[in-house]
This record gives sequence, C-alpha cells and structure tokens, in this order.
Amino acid sequence: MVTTLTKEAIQLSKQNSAPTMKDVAREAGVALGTVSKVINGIPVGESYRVRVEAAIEKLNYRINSYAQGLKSNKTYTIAVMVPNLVSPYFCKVVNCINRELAKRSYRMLLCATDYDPEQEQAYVIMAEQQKVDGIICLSYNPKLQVSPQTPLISIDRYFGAHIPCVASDNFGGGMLAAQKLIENGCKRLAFLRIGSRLTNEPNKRRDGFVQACEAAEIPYIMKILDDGTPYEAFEDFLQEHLADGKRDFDGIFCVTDALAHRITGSLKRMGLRVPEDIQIIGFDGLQAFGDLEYVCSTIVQPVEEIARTCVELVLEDRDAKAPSLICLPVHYAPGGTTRE
Amino acid sequence: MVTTLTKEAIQLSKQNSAPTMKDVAREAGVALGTVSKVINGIPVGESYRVRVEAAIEKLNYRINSYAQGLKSNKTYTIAVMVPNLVSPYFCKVVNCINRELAKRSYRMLLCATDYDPEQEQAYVIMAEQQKVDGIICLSYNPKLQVSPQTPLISIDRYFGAHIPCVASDNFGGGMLAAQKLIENGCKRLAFLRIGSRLTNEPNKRRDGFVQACEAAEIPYIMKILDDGTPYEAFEDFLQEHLADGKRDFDGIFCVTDALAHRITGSLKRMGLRVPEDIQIIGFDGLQAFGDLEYVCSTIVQPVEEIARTCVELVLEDRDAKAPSLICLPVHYAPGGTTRE
DNA sequence: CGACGTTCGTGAAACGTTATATGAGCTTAC
DNA sequence: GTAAGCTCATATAACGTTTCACGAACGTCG
Repeated sequence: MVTTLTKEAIQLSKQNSAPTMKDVAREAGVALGTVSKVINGIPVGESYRVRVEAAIEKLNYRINSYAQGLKSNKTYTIAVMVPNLVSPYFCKVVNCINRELAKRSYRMLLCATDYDPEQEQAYVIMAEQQKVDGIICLSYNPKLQVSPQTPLISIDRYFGAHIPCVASDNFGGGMLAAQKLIENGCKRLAFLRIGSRLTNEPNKRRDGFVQACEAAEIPYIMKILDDGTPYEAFEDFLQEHLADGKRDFDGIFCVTDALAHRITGSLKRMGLRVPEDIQIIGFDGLQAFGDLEYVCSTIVQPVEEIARTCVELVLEDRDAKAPSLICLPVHYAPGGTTRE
Repeated sequence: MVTTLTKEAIQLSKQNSAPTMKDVAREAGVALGTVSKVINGIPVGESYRVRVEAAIEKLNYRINSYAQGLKSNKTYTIAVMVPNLVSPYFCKVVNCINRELAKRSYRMLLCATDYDPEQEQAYVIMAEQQKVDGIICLSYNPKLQVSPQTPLISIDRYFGAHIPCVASDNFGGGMLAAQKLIENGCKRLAFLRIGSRLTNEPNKRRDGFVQACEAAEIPYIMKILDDGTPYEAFEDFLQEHLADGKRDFDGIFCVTDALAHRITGSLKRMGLRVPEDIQIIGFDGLQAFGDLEYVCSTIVQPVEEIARTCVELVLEDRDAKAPSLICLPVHYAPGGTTRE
C-alpha cells in the first residue's frame, strides 16, 4: 500500500516534467526497446512503428541527449576555444567551424579564454569532463595539458608531433608578400609587426619574408614592436625612415591587414602616396572590413579550409595517423595598396 | 566460471577508458556515496576525505558531466543563438555573454543560424534535447516555438509577454540622436536605414527619431532601403538632395555605425565637409573598428549590460516573474562627425 | 552498565537511454 | 502432426552519477 502511494506520487510529480521513452512506450502500448529502435531507425514492424511515431508526436517527446551520451559514450559535441570573439580573425574561424559542425549535426561548445593560459587549461579540463568528442583550440598556452582520451586539434600553434596543427602557409605567405612587392618594383622593403600576441605558426610570416628578400638580394628593415608598445612607435619609425624625401624602403609587409590599414593612414598623413610612393601588403584577407569600404592588397588566409580541415581531423578515426602539421595554401589579392 | 571470465574481460577493456567514481572508491577503500560527498563538498570524516582526494589525484579522475546531468537534471549549460559570428554586434554580444556565463561556471553551447528561421527552430529543438538550463537567442524567426520547460530570453526581438526580451532603449536612442543633431544646430534631418535585416526592437530607433523631430518641429526625410537593395541607392539619394549646393537636410541619423561610415565616405567624395556642412550620428558604438581608426558620433548600446541581464534572467528562479521587456539605457558619444 | 540518540559511512535505487539475451509466435520441413 | 528454425518484440542489465534509507559505531544519560 505504501509502495503504491509512493509510485503514484512519483507519477504525479512527473506529469509536468518532460516525457521520456517510457511514457512513449506506455502511450503506444509497446516495450521500451521498440521505441528505441524506432528512434534510431532500426527496422520494426510497420504497425509498431506507426504507433510509436504517433505517440512521440502526441507527447511531443524529445530524446534526452544526456542519457544517450552516458550510455553510448558519444556526445556529438566539439569544444572550441579561442582567445576572444572580438578579433575578426577569431570570429571568422569560429563562424566557419560552426558551419562545418552544423553540417555534420555536431554541437559546438564555445569558450573565449582571453589569452589566459590558466583559463585555457581550465577549459580543457571542463571540456573533458563534459565528455566532448573532441577539442579544437587556438591556444596561447604552450604547455597545455590534454588527456589522451580526447582528440585535440590546434590552430596556428604547433605543440609537437602528438597534436595535429592546422594553419595557413604562413611561411609561404611571407615569401609571397615579399615577392609581390619586388615584382611590383620595390627595391627596399620593411617588415612591420605590432606588439600583439601571436602564436608560433604566424611568426613564420617573417621568416618567409626574410628568405624571399635574401633570395632576391633585396635589402630589408624589420620593426617588431614588443607586446604592449603603442602604435605610435610606428609613426616615429616611419618619420625616421621616410620623412623629408628619405626612402629607406618603398615597400612594406604588415603582419596583419588591420596594421596595414593604420600604416596606410599614417603614410597619407605624412603626405606620401600609396601605392605610388610606398606599396603595402597586409595579411588576413578577411573582408570583415567590407562594410567599412576598406580594402588593401593582402595575403588571404583560407579560413574556410582551415575550419573544414580541423573539423574533419577532430572527427576522424583516431587510429588513422594524422599529419602533425598541415599548412593550407594562401593567395595574393591585390587591393589598391600595391601597383598590381 | 563463464561469468568470471566475462567480468574480467570487462575489467580489462575498461583499463584504458576513463576512471569512474567506482574506481576512485575502490582505490580509496570507501563507498561510492562517500566519494560523491567529497566531490560535492559535503562534509565527511577527515581521514576519508584525504584518502578520497588522494585516490582522485592518483587516478586523475574527472567527473562525468553526462551522468551528473542525467541524474541531477541540471546541465550548467546555456544555449546561445545568433545569426552569425561575422557582424561585430553579434560577436560582441556573444563575447559578453560568454564572459558572464564563465563567471558563473556555466558552459555555452553556441549556434549561428544564418538568419534562417528553420535553422533557428531546429536549434531550439536541439537545445531542448540537450537539456540545457536555458536559451538566449537573437532570433529572426517571429514564430519560434519553445517548450515551456526551457527558459528562453530574447535579445532585440519582442515575442510577447511570455518571453522576456532584453534590448537597448532603441526608441530613446533614436530620440537622443535627433535631439543631439538639433542641439548642434541642424535645421532639417534625414533618417537612413540600409536594407539589412532588423528585428523589431531596433526598428524603434526610427520611431524615437520621428517623435523627437516632431516635438522640436524640425522637418525630416526618411530613406529606408528594402532588403537586398545595394548601398549605391544611397549615393543617388544623397546626390538628389545635396548636390550643387542643395541642402535638403544638414543632419543625418544612420541606423548603424557601419552605415554612418559609408555615408561619411560618400559625402566626402561629393565634396561635402563632415561635420561642417553635414553632421552624422550612427548607432552601436562598438568600437570594434578601433583597429581601423574609425570613429563616428554615435549612440552607444550597452552590450555588456545586455549580456549580463540576459544571463541573470535566464539563470533566475523561474517562478520569479520577469518583466517582459527590458530596455537598457543608451548614451551619446561624440566622435568627430558632429560639431559636439 | 544498558538503552537511547546522534553521527556518518554504506549500499541500493533511480535518472533515461542502448544493447543483449530471452522467449513468444510463426513458418517450414520431415 | 510435431520438431526445428526464424523473426521480432520484450525484458533486463548496464552507463556513472546522486540521493536516501539503513545500520554500525560511538557518546551520553539515567
């Protein structure tokens, strides 16, 4: 008697909570397993299938992913980690990853880490607890610890052979920038990098640039601001090398488009013409600035490809040995700050 | 005998899978419930606690959120839905929501819906299956269906009294823009809106603008492009009203900063001076363009406040009746395209 | 010194699924 | 006409937690 009462009470309290497979089974007058089969598309007698489907419809039943995930050990969720959602590059990366995951019916758990290694580590632990099927990260923590249980793909940072890294061909992009400036008639070049954080792969832009200059026997100057140095330092630099008709260089490779834009502004204020006097090439090619009518000649990163590659790798069979570094081809897009 | 073998086999196959609470309990020589208590900070005898903590450390145990979520019916996850992660406004909203959620140790499941009502609906269903603790959405689907089980907070779109909506004070912002132009000496105004999608709340910017003009007895013109009409239509409009010394208006309120920027460019190409000849006020104030040195006088949306309010509401006790529309105060920020 | 409280760890049940073994209801073959 | 073979729904045991009733161990009081 007591037992009956308890069960009734449970039943009552359940009424305003979400229906479960058990409710569907009762409604349809079939067993639990049958409902499961219908839901998972496993063949079942016609009359059974119809009854179950009707019951699902009637009760507005929604499967509980948590129960499913617990049982099957598959969550169809990928954790994605970027420093923030303010920089256009990170936003576009996340946007593209989201699209690729959605195509495959995967969910995206997102975290912005604000460049903080501790937050990055905490987020990896959280993702692992969350039993995600994989992690895609754009991390600034070179010492990131990951459990070997969870596949991890890195963007723009090479950790070592055990973690696949996907990036643009930064080295090739740096070369290409120098080559294009030289093709366009530049005789002396400059490489500018603002003091913002960069992961290790994008640093290769400089190396490619240097190699192309040396191969072509073209002299170059580098100006790399330390972290935190304000932009104004570049104005002094430009004054020093270009004021009063001086021309220590006539072509500039800026490490990002945003920097290229500001440099262009500074040069124009100094009375120099772009591209007639000085030519400029940036890096990124996001066209996030399309709304602002701002375009510059640039090395375009294949962000869609990067996203697709990451998603493919992270979902791939773990036994298939993935390459440890994948560099995807960039291309040159003229945009008015070079002669061509 | 057979049973023993099977159990052994299971044990073996488990060795390279993640440790569970049961493993911790065995390692520490305590019961399952004790481990649970330690993990959840429920007081337990000193010696027990130490042993359990040591075992957790030794096995590198991580709690399984799926089992936890299934049992406790709380997932500490909020679904967030925006059209994309390309528009600076959406990015900033997501960025701020992410920060607020992280502060409270909540996870964010993110989806970009590409303005597609079907995807939006599908995502809500997915979120409900996922048993999230709530949904925050910036939706373009006026007919969105949600199960009453899951708390939903809307940004920028008012659905009705049953769904709390958080937005900037768009009406007040529109008024403020007109008032500031008038204070700065404008005698005739124009309201420009590009043919991009807007939810219903931001449309009130126009209503506020109109009311302020009428209150001050200042004439105004409105130019609202249909969805898909290219920007160039505005250039014709500007020619028609401002070419050859004509001055049908001397102050413009643009519905977004991005539009204000383009209009400023067009005016300058027409030989008009901003703000001397024409003054312009935009809307958003994201400063996402900081890198691009672009600033305009604008009505600043309190994005951090919006995000915080949404998070507070979505996590709030559901019995506490929330207001159905919350408009957060905007403010005016001069930025060089008005006299002051 | 025995009975009663209190404290606190234990073990089992439950959460909503999936997967596997079981057995009911047929058909087919001898 | 019965035994064997098949199909297919059913029932049950997990998955890794939390929670709660239970009971062992101890201290206290009369």
